[in-house]
Amino acid sequence: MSTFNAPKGTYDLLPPDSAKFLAVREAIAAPLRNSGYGYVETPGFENVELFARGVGESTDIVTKEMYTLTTKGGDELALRPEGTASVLRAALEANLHKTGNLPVKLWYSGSYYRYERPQKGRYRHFSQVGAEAIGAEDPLLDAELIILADQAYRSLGLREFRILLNSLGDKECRPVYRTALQDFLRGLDLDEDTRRRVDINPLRVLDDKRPDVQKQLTGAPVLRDYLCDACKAYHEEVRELLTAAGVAFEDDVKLVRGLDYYTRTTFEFVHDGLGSQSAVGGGGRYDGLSEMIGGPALPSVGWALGVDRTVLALEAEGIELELPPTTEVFAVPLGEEARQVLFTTVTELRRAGVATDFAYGGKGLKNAMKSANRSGARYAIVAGERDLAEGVVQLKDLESGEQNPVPLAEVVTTLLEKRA
RNA sequence: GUGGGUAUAGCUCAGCUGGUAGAGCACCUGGUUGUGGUCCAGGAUGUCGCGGGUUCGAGUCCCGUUACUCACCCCA
Repeated sequence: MSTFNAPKGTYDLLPPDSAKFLAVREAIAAPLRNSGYGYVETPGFENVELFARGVGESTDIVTKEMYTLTTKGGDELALRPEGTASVLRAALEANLHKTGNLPVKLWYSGSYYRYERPQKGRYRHFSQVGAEAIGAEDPLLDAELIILADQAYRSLGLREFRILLNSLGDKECRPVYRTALQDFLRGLDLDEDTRRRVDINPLRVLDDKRPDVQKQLTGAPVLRDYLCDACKAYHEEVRELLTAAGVAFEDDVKLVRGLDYYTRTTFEFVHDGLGSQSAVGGGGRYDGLSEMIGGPALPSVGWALGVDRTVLALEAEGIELELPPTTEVFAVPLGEEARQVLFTTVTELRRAGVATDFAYGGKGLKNAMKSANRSGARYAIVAGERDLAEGVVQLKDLESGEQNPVPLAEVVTTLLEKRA
């Protein structure tokens, strides 16, 4: 036990479990790479104002969940609590939207930070893979992103997730609804925090999980009834596209996301295996965000999927990913001469693309074989003086226990054949 | 920020109304002078989270504290 522990709300990814996280990231990214999304990487921290203006001054993320710091030069920075604002900032800064090729489609993968009380599925350091389609207003894009996320989850074997879909309206119709909702909410018996939320961001009150609040919400005005014709038509088209693609979803008029920048399409991927958290991923359209951070009008849509939460969902469904073996061949030398010779063979095997490991540290044969077994390798190559004198190594199939001498010069090709 | 639970071997946990610390798995050694996994025989392992109190005596009871964890809130 060392003196130091991982900070509260964080955890280390260690073998063998870490392989699962890599595989999840890869599985989520694969459909994006295959659909015209280019990889983007932005800094782990940004000017705090970017998030304040982008994510929204009224959100919990900005008011109490950001890790902020002041540099020696006096800059106010924040560890990124989410990805969209950074990616849009990067795209604007590099003028990607002026290359005449809209939408700009980007995907990313990285760590995010929120200062919250940790619990199952909620950590202070977490990992997301995200995608953004910037600069085009087209329901095909909204649908595309949802379809790609669905494809990613399914490729991992997830089945018990649901897709919740809603429209939050636009700058035409949302304010009207907002006022109507505020009028309704002000007539309820709510605690102080919630009353404050009614003033700042009334839609989020709909999300409240507390039964006494939910009970009072029956009969609340529903955004769907207030959507303008343009929003209605847009939303209907997204729904039809999803249906045509065979992607099942549920309309959820109460789905409001925690970030202020969303307009029109919002969606969430929910799963029951995450303890009290439910979202494994979520996103939506953010037509006004670019202007909020000082850019031109660039209607956009995107999502982020939580890697940690996806892993939890996999575990909840009892899904074991089929991961390639870490080590295919394990080399066991007997004596100094064999050490040199086999290490050369190991290098050749690796160069030939065979995952190979070696019994380091000069341990005894029995111990070395034990290591070979633990490595998960299918084959061991064993060699000592007797073998080398005959120009062979012993090739052992660790599954069957069968062992045969193979000429040293043919080991690599023999193993390549056996592997295929 | 608020509330609940837990803390004993590397891991998962048992340990009754207080009486000197246990199991399974894992690990190590041997059965095999050059062969793992299986099997058999043997072996090592603990400041019982930390600090105080009650008691002849505390893993066990009481108080405090820290960490972890779950939930509220919020979200990926």
